[in-house]
Amino acid sequence: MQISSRFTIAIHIFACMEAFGEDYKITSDFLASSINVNPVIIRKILSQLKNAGLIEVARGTGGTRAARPIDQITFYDVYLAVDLLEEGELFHFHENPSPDCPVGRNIHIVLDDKLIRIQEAMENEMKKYTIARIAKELKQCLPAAE
Amino acid sequence: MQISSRFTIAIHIFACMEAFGEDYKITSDFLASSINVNPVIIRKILSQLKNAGLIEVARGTGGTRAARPIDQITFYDVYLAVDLLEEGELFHFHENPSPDCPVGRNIHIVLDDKLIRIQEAMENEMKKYTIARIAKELKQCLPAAE
DNA sequence: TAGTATGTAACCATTGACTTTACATCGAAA
DNA sequence: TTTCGATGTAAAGTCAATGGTTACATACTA
Repeated sequence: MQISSRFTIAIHIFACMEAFGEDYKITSDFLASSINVNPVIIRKILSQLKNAGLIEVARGTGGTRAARPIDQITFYDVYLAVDLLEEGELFHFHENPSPDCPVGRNIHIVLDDKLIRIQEAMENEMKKYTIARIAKELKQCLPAAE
Repeated sequence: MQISSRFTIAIHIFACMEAFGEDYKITSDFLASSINVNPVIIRKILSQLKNAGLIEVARGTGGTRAARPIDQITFYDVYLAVDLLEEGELFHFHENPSPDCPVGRNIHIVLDDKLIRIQEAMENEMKKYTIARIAKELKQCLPAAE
């Protein structure tokens, strides 16, 4: 199963905050038109990012900004915030292997550490990329695209 | 979103084939009672593994065996067979970033290579583990568990 | 040809993603 | 203090995927 588009939307949100935060007020409507989804979707994701302590959202007046330096916000932080897994496990293990079968009784012991390593390989790669890097690369992109 | 339990079920199937293949005929009913799911679920997964060229299934008489040496079947092969992703992409990118917004216009260029690297990190770790290794470790487990 | 097992169609329930409308609530500025 | 703009969230809907089950046609082989 694919990782929800909430993840790429969340990265897009940060990218907009960095690109336009000085010139515009970053509202859910503003973000919605760049990302091309309903503003309510944006607000839900903003809510998740806020609960994870990654951003601050101003009620009433509106506007959004990062809650800490963006070179200290990685893809992994964003992933955890918006795509929380059941028990934090990437793999859905079948629930009831038979305890009466030697294989069913031991399959967890043999498999679990490998599944964790695979999950960690993905998560460690996610930790390599920061919002700051995206903002920087995007800035290099923009003049060429104008 | 989690990776479907079809993956761990498929590994379980191979484990049973290796553990019991010499003493029993490996039918979908036999597997179903070790894995504790409906036999039809097993048959669907067997069908996917067969289509991927990983196993051979005998109609009529019943029985299943690996189609090639099990040290040449990795977790990645199994994953591809049973959990095929849309366009092979782990991340679901939001569909319509606005071409009228400088960020929306360039977000793909900046993000795509990183998403691919994350996916490859996971897949490369999957390629490290073979069915043969599982069979071997399970064999070491069994006497202690009896 | 009888018996066993696979292949699959046809359902169904549940869940999660994504969308949308509607409205309560908050905060600041007029 | 009222008004305005924006967030927070409930409610309902569509769609797709997972996981489950029954039923039956089909394929082998003894």
